[in-house]
Parts: sequence; C-alpha cells; structure tokens
Amino acid sequence: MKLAEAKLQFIQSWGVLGGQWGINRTMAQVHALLLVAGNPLSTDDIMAELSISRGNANMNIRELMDWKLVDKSIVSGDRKEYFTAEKDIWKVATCIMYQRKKRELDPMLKVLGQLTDIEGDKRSAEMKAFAETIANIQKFAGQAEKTLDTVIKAEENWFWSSFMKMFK
Amino acid sequence: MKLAEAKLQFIQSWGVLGGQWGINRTMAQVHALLLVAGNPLSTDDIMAELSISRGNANMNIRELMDWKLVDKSIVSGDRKEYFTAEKDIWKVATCIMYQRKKRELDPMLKVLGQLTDIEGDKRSAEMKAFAETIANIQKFAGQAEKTLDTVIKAEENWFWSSFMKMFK
DNA sequence: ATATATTTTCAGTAATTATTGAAAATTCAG
DNA sequence: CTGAATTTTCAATAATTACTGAAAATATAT
Repeated sequence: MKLAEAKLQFIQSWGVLGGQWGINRTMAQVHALLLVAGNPLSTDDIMAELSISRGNANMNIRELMDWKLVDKSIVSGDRKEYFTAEKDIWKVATCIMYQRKKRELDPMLKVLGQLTDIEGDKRSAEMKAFAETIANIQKFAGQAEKTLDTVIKAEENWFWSSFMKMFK
Repeated sequence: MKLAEAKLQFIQSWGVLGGQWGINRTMAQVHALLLVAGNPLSTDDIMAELSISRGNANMNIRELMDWKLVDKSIVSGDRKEYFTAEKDIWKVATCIMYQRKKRELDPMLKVLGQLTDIEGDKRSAEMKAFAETIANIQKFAGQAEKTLDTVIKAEENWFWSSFMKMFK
C-alpha cells in the first residue's frame, strides 16, 4: 500500500470514530491529518488535503487548539501559521478525557447535586428509585474522577510514573 | 423541589450528556426516564412523559434493548409490554464501554491493522510519523482493552471482586 | 377464525448540525 | 502609514440526523 492511500484511510476512520463519539467528523479528520503528518501543516495544506473550505478549516483548527490537541508551530521565513498535533496518544487520551469531564460531566454532576432534596414521602417506590439512582451516579462519578486524576497526575508521581511506563 | 420537577431536570441533563457523547438525545432521555422510574413503564407512558411519537419511542426502546441497558418486564393482567432499566450504574457504565469498544473501536483497530505495510523509504519523516502514530494507537488500544476486560470480569474474580467493592 | 390490542416499519417532513464563501478584521513587511 | 497577506467571522445554504404518524404486521383473547 502507498503511504498516501494509508493516510487517507486513517483519516477517514478517525473521522468516523470521532463522529460516533460526538466529535465533529471534520475536526477529527483534521486531527488525524496532523497526527500522521511528518511536518507542520498550514491552513491551505489542510484545506487541500481534506477538500474543505477555509472557514471550515479555520474553525476546526481553532477548536482543536482549544482542546489542546493541536499547537501553532512557526516556520521561519513564512508568514502563514502552521500547525502540529500532539502525537503521544497517551497524552491525547488523557487530555480528551480530562476536557470532556470538565466540559460535559461536571455540568451534569452539578445538576445532580441540586436534585438531592425532594419534598414528599421518602419511602415511596418512586422516591426511592430516584434518590438511589442519583446517589449511585454521584458515587460512581466520584470514583471515576479520582481514577482519572490519578492517571493524569501519574507522570508527576514517581511511583505511578514507573508503573505507568509498563502500561504505555 | 418536587419529585416530578427533579425527574424532569435529570432526564433533560442526561439527554444533553448523551447528545454530547454521540448518543441520540431522545434515547438518552428514555434511558433516564426508566432509570428514575419506580416501576416498569409502557411505551404509552414513555410517549406521554417525553411527548414523543409512538414510532420514536419504539425505536429508541428497541435500541436501548440492543445495548442491554433496558429489559422487557411483564406486568400480569396487561397485554402491553413494560420496560425497566438496569439501575446499577457500574453495570451500565461497563456495558456501554464494552459495547462501544466492540461496535466502534474494534472496527477502527481493524483498519489500523491493515495500514502497517507501506511501500517506500522507511526513514523519511512522513513515513516515520505515520508508522509511529499507528503503532502508538495500537499499543494504547491494546492496553485499554486489557484494562477494560479486567474491569468487566472483575465481578467474576474473587480478588478483584472484593477490591472492586471498595470502589463501587 | 375473528376481532381487537399492540408493536413495528418507514416514507415524508422537521429539526439540527456542518459547511461554504465572501466580507470584515487583523497582522506584518517595507 | 500603506497595502498585501492572512485569519476570522457569520449569514446563507447544504447535508445529516431525528421524528412523526399512519399503514402494515404481529400477537392475543374470546
């Protein structure tokens, strides 16, 4: 297989996967393109490779930068902006998990926190089902959060750091 | 706060969260509704609570059953079908992770497996960037899969089982 | 068997989300 | 400063995804 063909297939699959996980397909494709690029790419490169408009390219690059998955990269002697992606997939994964937690899970948990004090007979089946489900989710989320923090901080911690090296 | 109001807010938030993670918002709402219901609900109950059509309700209930998140439940003396949701959030989470892996990650990894043999100079920057990224993702996915299997099988294993009880 | 209740399907439509492209804003070299 | 290069914005439009409602299929009681 030719490299160009392989890249295309990778970009395509990464795009599909992104779509399934609630990420704009094009954003995932831009990310994929930068992941497999040997050198920084400009907006024009990205437009050309993915056949997308300037506006679309720009928006998705900005968003990838918000997610800390893509960085600007200066190419001397050129006024254009160039971009690179973080290529350590472990870092990519922890970054995405951390951000999705912050952006999406935390707001949900905040709402749950407001649903704990309900009027009425605490012993009715309806009441119990509700209270138990909410408490359950909160407990689960708390543990998941601890685990995520441990994983994210693993590299700053001598014990986990060495343990994680086996894992990575 | 009244129970009905709290339920509504929960259903709403769960729906938003689902949407952000690539799950049909209505499907997430049906799931939420069943999660906090004190008793099994019929299609008509779900239609009424969420103000959705019969077709929509039916489709989403079927899909939730495909995901093993919802089960039929027989109410004696009634011809209608009734539905309940798995309420142990730990089980819900492992179920979703397992199924998303199977449905979405595995196909991606299958594609990656086909992209390892590329024509051309193995030492070019482009080539190296590509090969390394692919290998990286595969390695990461392999470890993630092992971890997921461990977690899923935890309850069938005496050691993990007792360990997990602290966690749940 | 027939009537009736219930579930499923799916073509048409509505709602949402993504994309374009060109104008406006910004940046930067001379 | 000036003007060309570049980036950003956003209204219009396209593409995708979700929903409805009624007809068809299925199941159940008598």
